[in-house]
Amino acid sequence: MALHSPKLSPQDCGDCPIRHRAVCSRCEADELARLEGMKYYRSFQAGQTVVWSGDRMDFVASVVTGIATLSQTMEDGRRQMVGLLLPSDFVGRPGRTVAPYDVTATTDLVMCCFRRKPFEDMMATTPHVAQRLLEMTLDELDAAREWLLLLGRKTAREKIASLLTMIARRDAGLKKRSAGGAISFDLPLTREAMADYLGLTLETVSRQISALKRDGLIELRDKRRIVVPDFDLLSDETGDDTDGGLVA
Amino acid sequence: MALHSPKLSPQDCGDCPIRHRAVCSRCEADELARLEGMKYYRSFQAGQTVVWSGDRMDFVASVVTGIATLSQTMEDGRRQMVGLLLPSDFVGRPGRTVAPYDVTATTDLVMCCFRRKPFEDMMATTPHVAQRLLEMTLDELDAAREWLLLLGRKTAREKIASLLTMIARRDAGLKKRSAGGAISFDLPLTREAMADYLGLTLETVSRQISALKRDGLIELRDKRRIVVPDFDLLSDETGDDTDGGLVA
DNA sequence: TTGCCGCCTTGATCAAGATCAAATGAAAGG
DNA sequence: CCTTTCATTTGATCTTGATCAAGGCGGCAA
Repeated sequence: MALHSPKLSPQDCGDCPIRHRAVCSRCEADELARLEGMKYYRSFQAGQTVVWSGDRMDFVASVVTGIATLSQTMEDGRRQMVGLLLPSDFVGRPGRTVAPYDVTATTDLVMCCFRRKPFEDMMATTPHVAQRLLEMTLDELDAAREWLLLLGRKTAREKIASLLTMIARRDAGLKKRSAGGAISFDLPLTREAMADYLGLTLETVSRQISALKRDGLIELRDKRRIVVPDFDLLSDETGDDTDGGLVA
Repeated sequence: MALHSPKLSPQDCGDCPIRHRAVCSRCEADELARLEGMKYYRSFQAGQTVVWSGDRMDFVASVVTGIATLSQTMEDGRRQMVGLLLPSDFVGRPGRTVAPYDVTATTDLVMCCFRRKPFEDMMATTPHVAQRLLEMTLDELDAAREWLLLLGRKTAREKIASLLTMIARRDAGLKKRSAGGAISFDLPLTREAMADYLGLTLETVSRQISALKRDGLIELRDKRRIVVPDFDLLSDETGDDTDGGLVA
């Protein structure tokens, strides 16, 4: 795999787009230098598999650009996505050498990989990487628990609305708004990937997106580009507490 | 709440039943002494709520004995359990003061609570608590992801079989076996709590348990006591890889 | 004893979403 | 321009689990 990984010119951590959010975000200059010595970049094309469940994995990594998914597959082919990896997210577990999930690039993807052994040594001897990793893991656990509620109790329509608002929210940070407060973004996932994430079939995903469009809650450009005229109206369809609940 | 918490006589960490598994398991004598200074015990009766979602929480805690659940509730009453806390499991997040979930005692429960501020200070200044907490959080994340597959893709029968094998497995460590390799254990959950865990209704839970009984995969004593004559046969119903998959 | 209450089981019916099956539309290649 | 391919949409029908509705079965207090 990764047959087409071009060797990237080594990038300086100082210029890294995820410098301030990734597992290395708390590192001092000397720690950063140490990380530079154990890192290498790999890139993948959209659709490529990064690692298969059960494979040996001799590295841990951060997503630099692009989007990857973690998923689990049952013998009969049923598949459930268990994580969506965005830039700065971390893959792999210190102390574990076998991948428990399939990792797949859903867009073109660049990862910053650290050789396992030196990384683990660093975790054991300096605190900043481990501290940041704990924080990130706790965030991921919260996200997974939010997803448990979605998978266990939400209707198909609520699931779609929740996914769209989640993607809109993360895009909102640094993205474009059309006139009038409307939000627009590209879906980085196929209907099938959305189905795998939401515990639905792709037909149901398609139907519910059509229904939201019919109801005027979203507009579609080009199948993948979504326009949300009124974000609050879409939020109301998620089933979540909307009452400005300040539950940090 | 906790009106009936008897003040327990302060217990020595050296005698603690979860000494070797909890968040304190890696601590040296001096660290343990420091923890002793910030800890206190609280106990709850079966059914009591430990904290409500949205409540301020000035402590973090370990479950010492008994079982608690983490759950989320939607405005219209739909409820999803997002965690099952067994002895040695940890509740609360360093740096967060507001509980994001309801925590409920499902059996009589004793918790070892640490005052937040001193605990956080200790995390920042000594490595062993943070290291162990990272490990435990990663384990919880794996468990949550396994549950995502269950909620998103498994049938009702597979869900029940998965829950029973999960409980059986954890009990197996230190428990009784009837003659002939049969395993037996008590369900620590009502049908309703099982439903909330599995994303089902209590009627479906009841029907599927009856079906497993009819099919000879389990026997019931007293509604709550389960006997599993052949563990492998029950495992086959979970939908998981059974092929002795050595995926640690 | 009796009646109540929690918890559980069972039955009848309903509906959300899955499944099976085509059709559409856009991009890619010859 | 034509064909192929792949993602998506839409329709018809089926199935699983939800919902609505009784009862059953201890345990416990009066």
